[in-house]
Amino acid sequence: MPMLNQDDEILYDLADLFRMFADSTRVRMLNELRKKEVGVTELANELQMTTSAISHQLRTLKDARLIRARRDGKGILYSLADDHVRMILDMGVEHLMEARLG
Amino acid sequence: MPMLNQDDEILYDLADLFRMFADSTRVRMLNELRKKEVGVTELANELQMTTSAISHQLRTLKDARLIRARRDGKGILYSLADDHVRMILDMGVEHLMEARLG
DNA sequence: TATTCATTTGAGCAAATGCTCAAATGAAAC
DNA sequence: GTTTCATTTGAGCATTTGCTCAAATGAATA
Repeated sequence: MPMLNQDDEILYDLADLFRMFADSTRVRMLNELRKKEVGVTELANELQMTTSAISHQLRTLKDARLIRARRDGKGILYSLADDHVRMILDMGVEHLMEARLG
Repeated sequence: MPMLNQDDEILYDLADLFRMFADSTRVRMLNELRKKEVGVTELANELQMTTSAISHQLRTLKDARLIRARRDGKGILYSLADDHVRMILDMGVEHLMEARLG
């Protein structure tokens, strides 16, 4: 077992965090949730995926505390957990934009 | 083949970008490169990994244009491509810090 | 030119990942 | 209580990914 200093430890968590943003389905989901609260069915329709696939990914995002859930009548509505998620997405987009311009 | 609008297209690139930060080895490498230019051998020593493993990852990072290389005598020195990389790392750390405090 | 040594490369393998499919929940509406 | 319907769950499978190992480069030095 390798010896980890405090510096290294946060780097592992950092990789875990970025891993959540490293899948196109999850990024597209977060992009929708950025706009408004949505349920599994609606999200699945918008992204043209099965509710099962979406539900699995929602669980992943929820476990990582990137999104929140609340019941609304018969369904469940999901939304971003906090502004950090939004900021991380924005930061990435900014990088891509500037990288493209040169 | 699904129809992609311009909005969606950038989201796929976004996932590709974040994927580079989604591995602990790469994050640790970037963290070293953040401090100073380094060669493969030194990097491998610092992270306690084989030069082969490090070289493979350097190639991945270079293909993604996150790092640059320049020859220096017998070896090759690597460094971050630009400040965006640093900013993305910082942003992630910030999120973790604040998330931990509550 | 011959040698050295840092770096790269490619095949192979095990682990991780994201989706599908079918079935199971579970809260709300009747 | 029964039905409905959105959501969840778990197993299975194909793909991706990161590492190892051995061998190949290739630029700089002698």
